[in-house]
Amino acid sequence: MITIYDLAKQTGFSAPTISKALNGNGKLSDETRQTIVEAAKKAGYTANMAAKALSTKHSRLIGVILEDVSMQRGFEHPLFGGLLNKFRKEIELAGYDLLFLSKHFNEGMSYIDHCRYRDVEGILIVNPIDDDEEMKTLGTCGIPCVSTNEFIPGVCTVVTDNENAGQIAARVLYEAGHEKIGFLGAPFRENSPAALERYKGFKAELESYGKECDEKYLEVCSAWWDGAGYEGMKKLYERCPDITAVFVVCDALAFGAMKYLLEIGKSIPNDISVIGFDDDTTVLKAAPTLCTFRQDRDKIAQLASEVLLQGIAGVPNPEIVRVPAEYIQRGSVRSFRRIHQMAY
Amino acid sequence: MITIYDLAKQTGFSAPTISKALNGNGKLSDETRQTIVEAAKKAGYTANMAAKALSTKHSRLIGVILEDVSMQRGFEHPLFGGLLNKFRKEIELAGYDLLFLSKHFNEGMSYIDHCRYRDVEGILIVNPIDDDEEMKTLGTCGIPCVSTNEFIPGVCTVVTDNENAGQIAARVLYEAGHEKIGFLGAPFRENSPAALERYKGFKAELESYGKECDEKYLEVCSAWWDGAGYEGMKKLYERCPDITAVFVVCDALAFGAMKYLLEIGKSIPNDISVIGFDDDTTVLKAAPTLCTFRQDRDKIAQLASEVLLQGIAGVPNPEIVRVPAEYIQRGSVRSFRRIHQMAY
DNA sequence: CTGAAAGCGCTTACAG
DNA sequence: CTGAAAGCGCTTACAG
Repeated sequence: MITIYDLAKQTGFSAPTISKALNGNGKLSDETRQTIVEAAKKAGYTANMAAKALSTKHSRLIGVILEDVSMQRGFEHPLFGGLLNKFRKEIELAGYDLLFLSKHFNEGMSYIDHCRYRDVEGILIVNPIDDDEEMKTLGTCGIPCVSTNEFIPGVCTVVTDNENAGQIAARVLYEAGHEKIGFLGAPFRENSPAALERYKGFKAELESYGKECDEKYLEVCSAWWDGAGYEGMKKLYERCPDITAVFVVCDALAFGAMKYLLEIGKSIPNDISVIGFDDDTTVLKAAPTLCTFRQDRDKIAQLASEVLLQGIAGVPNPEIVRVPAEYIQRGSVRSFRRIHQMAY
Repeated sequence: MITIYDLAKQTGFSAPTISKALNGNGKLSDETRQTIVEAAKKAGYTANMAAKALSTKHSRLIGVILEDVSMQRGFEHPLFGGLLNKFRKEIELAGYDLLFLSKHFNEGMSYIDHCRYRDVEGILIVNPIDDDEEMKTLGTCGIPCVSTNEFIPGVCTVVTDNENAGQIAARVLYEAGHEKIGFLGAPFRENSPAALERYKGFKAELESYGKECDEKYLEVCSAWWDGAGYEGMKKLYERCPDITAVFVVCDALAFGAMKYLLEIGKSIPNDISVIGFDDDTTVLKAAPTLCTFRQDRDKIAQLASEVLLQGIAGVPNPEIVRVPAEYIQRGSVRSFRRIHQMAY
């Protein structure tokens, strides 16, 4: 391993001068800077991050909290996997590396201890465990944070505009002529409100058309996977056999719901129209006609990285950043009107 | 931040003694060790990894190379995502963190420079870019490596026993009474031989039954995704309409292949039997009856972490470790015999 | 514009 | 069994 002192000997300058030249700070003549930079290149010099981190207190490490209890898919989660791919690219450009925070590290540290241990400079909270007490402390732990799903006090959240998506779903179905529309949700939570927000927007939109939104058309499934969608749809349909459409908060649930509907002999969309959410590749091949919403994972990742980098630089963060979801029109919605092709 | 010196003052011992007590090395009386450990706990002390790394030359960081050009799914790759979930858990227990190696880091470092920069202690090569020249140098770069797919000179590979899986596929189809069996492959490569090895085993097994394995029943698709499977199946079937079964090297390809077969009016398995590979969740919902092979991602990850940790500890690694794949019997294979339920 | 000194927080021989 | 000294590779004031 070649160090700054080797370079000092070779060039005749002192170690601090080498440091300044290589980091581009301090005042140096262009000439000495050049000679030093060239010498470093020729010698194949690579700085030692541990030494850098120790003296500057900057590790250039971003901690990531990714637990995914709700879907149990880890890196393979339909939203989070892709989000992480992009986020990683963004921060690497800025010279940061990702570091997964874990509660199981070294036989059980807290996330924050893990951060201190590694001098983590910022935290990306992709998806924490439900009701994790430690989350509440993150906003005041002194390390800049950004969240891409959960609401955490004092932490900026970059997240899909779920209410707007809910509105669009309601509008699509309403304008297609549906009168009785079901809503298949997932557990409503205050901090992780994707399902709740989608319902709020959906309900508000229907009400804006002067329709009362009867609670009996709402069924909250017990989880986010397809088995729960099957059960939820069964309950909803047995209670409200008059529905002609249903908006489901995620594609995995929608897949289960469709499975039930198909099993009882219903045709989609002729008997019942379905709109899902996520544009989940796991479901797409099986249900290629399912209308859905695509969350803009690249955009969320990019904005999250910007917010976090700003936070590290000391710039105050906004409280929340919303990213629109895109409605993907395919074939699972029947229109009772034949007026025109709608564009959303 | 509280340091070892704070602890020294509080307890009356010297810094080196604190260090020994906390790390459990050196000789110390149980009494002083206890007082120190308790004081550390009470003070909420967390060691500083940068300082540790600088003085010990051990960063406790494992570099990961994950590019996934072939499937373009990044973290969402059917094999690699799950493998990484498990690998991460294993090495965290040993006090290591994952660090993704990148060629785009800091405006373009090599993997090895990235490693030196972070003092990475070991490298997990999950899936590199095809024909990456740097791969050839990894085996002799001085950093212990383990690969979970690609063959790299001087590096231990922990990988599915593809030949054996190919044999099983051939046996299943042969014993079911199939005579003309197609093989749908993906690009055959020397270093990343999953497709090639599956073919070798498949061919050897058929030959062991005294059947000649005509090359015309082999079709190599252009890539690993479903569009390529569609095209490949089309070519294969138009050339060999006499086949009654086909073994496909991955589920995504199998999905494309089945799409073609269905389109031309064939029934699966009545007209043509299909076996895939990967037990890919992305395909499973769409093709729930597809017989396939499940690679043991947890086992591969666990063995890879063991090999790597051993390598870091200076224990020489084996050249290759094979992990059996499990044949998943479902409904896409027709049997012309009605003898008995086979168990594999 | 350049360098000598001190420090970041920890560990490793080496004395005692 | 415990501690004084030196060092890991880098950077930050501070002189000159």
